[in-house]
Amino acid sequence: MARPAGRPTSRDVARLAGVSQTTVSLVINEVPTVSITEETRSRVRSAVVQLDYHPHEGARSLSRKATRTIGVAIPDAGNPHYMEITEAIEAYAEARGYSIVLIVTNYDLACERRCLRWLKQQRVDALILCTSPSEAIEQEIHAAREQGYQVTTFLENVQAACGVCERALLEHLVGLGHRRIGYIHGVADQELFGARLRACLQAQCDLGVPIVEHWIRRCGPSIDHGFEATRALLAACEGGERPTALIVVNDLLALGALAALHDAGLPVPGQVSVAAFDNTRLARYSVPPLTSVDPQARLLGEHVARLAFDRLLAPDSPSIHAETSPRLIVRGSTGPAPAAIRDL
Amino acid sequence: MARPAGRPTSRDVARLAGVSQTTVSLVINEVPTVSITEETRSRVRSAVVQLDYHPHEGARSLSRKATRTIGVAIPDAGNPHYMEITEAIEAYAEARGYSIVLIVTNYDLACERRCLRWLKQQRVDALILCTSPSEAIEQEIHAAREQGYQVTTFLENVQAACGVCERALLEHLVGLGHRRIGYIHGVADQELFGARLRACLQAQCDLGVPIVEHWIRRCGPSIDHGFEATRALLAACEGGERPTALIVVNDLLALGALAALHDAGLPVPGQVSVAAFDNTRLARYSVPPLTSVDPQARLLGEHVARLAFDRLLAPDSPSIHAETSPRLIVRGSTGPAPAAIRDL
DNA sequence: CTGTTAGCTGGCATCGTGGCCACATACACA
DNA sequence: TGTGTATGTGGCCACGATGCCAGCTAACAG
Repeated sequence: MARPAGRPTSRDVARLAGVSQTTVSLVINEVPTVSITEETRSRVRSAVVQLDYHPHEGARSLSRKATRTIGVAIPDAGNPHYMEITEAIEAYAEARGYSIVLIVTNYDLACERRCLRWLKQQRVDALILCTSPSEAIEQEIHAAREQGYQVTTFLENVQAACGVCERALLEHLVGLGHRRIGYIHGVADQELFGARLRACLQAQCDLGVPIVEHWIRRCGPSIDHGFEATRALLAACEGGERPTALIVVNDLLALGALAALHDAGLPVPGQVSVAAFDNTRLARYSVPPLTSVDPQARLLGEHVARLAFDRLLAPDSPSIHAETSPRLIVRGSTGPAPAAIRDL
Repeated sequence: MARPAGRPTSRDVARLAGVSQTTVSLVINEVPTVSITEETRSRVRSAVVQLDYHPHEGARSLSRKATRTIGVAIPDAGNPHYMEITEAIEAYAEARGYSIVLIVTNYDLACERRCLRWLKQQRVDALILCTSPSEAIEQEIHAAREQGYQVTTFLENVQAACGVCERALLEHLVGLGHRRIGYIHGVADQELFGARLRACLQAQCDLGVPIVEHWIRRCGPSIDHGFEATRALLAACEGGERPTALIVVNDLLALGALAALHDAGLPVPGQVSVAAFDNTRLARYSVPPLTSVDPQARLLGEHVARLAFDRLLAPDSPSIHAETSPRLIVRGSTGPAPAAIRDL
């Protein structure tokens, strides 16, 4: 109104309040070591309100050499699992006066590079990668770390817990009499997903259940891929033996699998059981509801946030691996194997 | 390595390349009016690579008075609909050299305020609100606009198209013989959702179908809410008449509704038909697949992005209302009303 | 050989804040 | 009254990049 384009600056505030810029800065940042009269404080504050002043973050980050912002990269915003993690991280960050910036990578190398660029451009002070980086970029991440940039990957936090839940899931299925187990697993170069598959196969081996190569399908990250992969798997079994249970690497893909089974006229769990990972909110509401391994997304998010902040605030902190204890949530999508199979 | 904590600056690049800072800046920004020897250019570029130099964005935005970044606020990242819109906006922005920052508001007033703060702190040049702002904040948005801040709301783009698709949906249901229609609609102070409901009721009125108050349930944004609201609606009908069709304000809530109907032992669409809005990818894969109005999310996203950029680049541009033409996608969740009802 | 112009490059001020240092004021005490 | 201490406050420069303006070099024509 008074100044059409010009935003108010701290100088304007100082002028209006009748104090110096420095004082304005001290009041705004609530610097604890300096004492300012309550009267002055309130004069400054009312000037701030009156002008609707907000400090220019660019200038701020220039001068204090930190943005108080951290970047969170997730691979797929359509997958609620990552959003739950993100929410946990955001809560943690906000409690410490930090903002977060969400970056969606879509499992795309260019996007992952973009994240690193944000870090190097100092738009964010640290980066949390809620995905296991593709092999192609791992080296760049390593190099960035060498240069003193703060990168925390999710994998370091998750991998420790891997193996436990896969085993529980397999025991559950085998306990129900299943001997023919198929897999739908997501984007192949994602280390995390690969780890899940390997852990499952290991457990299957340990339990003495044979592994059948052509019951293992790899697919993309979206629900469409889950649907197509399942349909392809079923088609490939035409005339031969069909798995009686399907382990799907995440809930979203599992929804696609359920739809494909429904289309094929195969009742779940009557003919085929389906089990998944992530236990997102969607799992509870599918038809039938999904049996899913709950990795405790919120807890994981909190842990990785803690890890990142510890490093940020105390560069050489010991990097604690707080363990989460994933649980298997059994719902309606898994049931006894068909009688003919059970008696094998 | 050479300097543990200090990031390279344009000065370092200049020194290494044997040119001045100015030259470095000119090369990096590819200023068209000035001509620089190709030889110098490549010297600078190789110095950039060698030092892994990235301009400090804070400093940049300070001096050029713009961040080349726009904020995109969505209410709910768990809802794929908004992610589709976001992707479209991002694509549009990226093509113009802009980055986007995603902010998730969760329908929360504090978060919406936070978005405005990002704008005023000049962390973003413009804001696109992919949600109709709650009434409480509308005034603040208006004030911000007066002060010259760039805020584009989604609503301005959507509302024009409202009414058409609701009518088509109702005609579809009425054509199938439905006379008892219930509603599950989302967060109440969201203007968009209210508009959808009103448009539906208007159409219902026009078609001479009676409106029954207690078949209209309001609920929160998540799938849990959709489930609970549906269950509550069914419970309230115990002993009396039950709607034969349910119109749900978005796909996510509709999934919850399907689950509730399944739990209650009511076949869809045998006893109750379900129709929704948004036509996200999830709609195709529910059991049964959802009939849903396709608002053409990607197109909408592109339009709203265009609108925002036009304003940003040419402040007083005419603000074109490009119309989208939503279509009704009929799938398995809607079918003929039960015979007893049809003959009413 | 000299004048002129076009093509490149360097110096310097600037953007808005933060933080160091010095200074002003007030009050207590000898 | 002079000195010391506690407590607020202001001046000034740096942070890293941009962009204006002046100046320098080379090339070319007369």
